[in-house]
Amino acid sequence: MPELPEVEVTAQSLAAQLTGRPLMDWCASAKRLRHPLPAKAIARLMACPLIRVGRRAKYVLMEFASGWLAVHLGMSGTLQVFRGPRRLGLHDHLGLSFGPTADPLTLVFHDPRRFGSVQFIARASVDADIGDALGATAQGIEPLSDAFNGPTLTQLSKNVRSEIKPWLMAGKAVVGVGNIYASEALFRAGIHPRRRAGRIAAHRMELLAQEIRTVLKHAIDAGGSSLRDFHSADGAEGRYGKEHLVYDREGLPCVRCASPLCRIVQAQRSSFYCRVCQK
DNA sequence: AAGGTAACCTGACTGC
DNA sequence: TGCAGTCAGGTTACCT
Repeated sequence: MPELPEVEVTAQSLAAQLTGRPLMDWCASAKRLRHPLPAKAIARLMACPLIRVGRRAKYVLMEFASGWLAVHLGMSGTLQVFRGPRRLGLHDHLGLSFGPTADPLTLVFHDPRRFGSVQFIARASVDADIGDALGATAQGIEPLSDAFNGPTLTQLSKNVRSEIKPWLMAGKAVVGVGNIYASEALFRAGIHPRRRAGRIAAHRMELLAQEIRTVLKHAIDAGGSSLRDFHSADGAEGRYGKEHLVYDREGLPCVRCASPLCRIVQAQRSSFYCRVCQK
C-alpha cells in the first residue's frame, strides 16, 4: 500500500495529533515483524515527549530526545490514532499510549502481512543523514526537496545500465517512488519503463523529475492512493486511486491515444505503460 | 555491478 | 460452497 505519499499523509496526521505528548504506556503482540520490536528502547522512552513526527523515504520517524522510532509500513501497514486506551486487535503489533493521563491517545501499528517494521535509531548512531541508518532504499534524494531536479537525476544516471523503472524504485537515486508512482511518472514523462536509465536524454530526465514531483504532490493532496484499505492516521480514505492513468489498467484505453495499455513484469513487479506514448 | 529468484506474510479475488 | 491458484502498495539475501 504505502509509497511516499501514503507515508507522508500518515506522518502529517500523527504530527498534528501527537506532537509534544509524552509516551505513557505501550503494549506489543508476540508476532514478529521484519525486525524484532525494539522493546528495551521503547521502555526507555517512557515519559519522554514526542518531539516531532516526520518522514524519510518510506519511513515514518517519531523523534524523541534520545533518537527515533522508525516505522516502515511494508505492504499492508497502517498507523492509526484512537482516543483513550485501546487493546490490540487482530494484526495489531504495537500500541503506544500518549498522555496526558486525563486525555490519552493511543497510536496503533496494524500490519496484516507483517512486512513492516519498527526500529529504534539512537541519535548517537546517526552522523549526518538518518537515511544512512535506514537501509538501501533510504539512501537517495528526497524527491520533494530542492536537491531533486533534472540535472541531478541525469548526473546520477550516468553510465547506469539498469532499466529506468527498477532503478527509480531501488531508492539509490531517489527515495519513496514505489510501484504505482514509478509507472505513473514514467507514463506522464513519455518514457518506456524498460529504457536504460543511462541512455535517457537530459531534457527527458528533466521532465521525469518534474512528473515524479507532480504525481507525488497530487497524491499527497488527495490523501494518498486508496488501493484496498489505505487510510491515514485519522481514518480518512485516500482518493488518489481514482486518478491513476496507467497503474492496474492493463487492456484499458490509454487516456492520450486510446490504444490498450500494457503490463510487463520487471524485477518481479508489474509495470503498466502505453506502448505508443512511451518510448 | 546488475539482474534474477526466492523469501518474508495475510487476504482478496478468480476460476473450476 | 469450497478449494487451489494468483496477485498485491516493499525489502533483503543470495545466487549467477
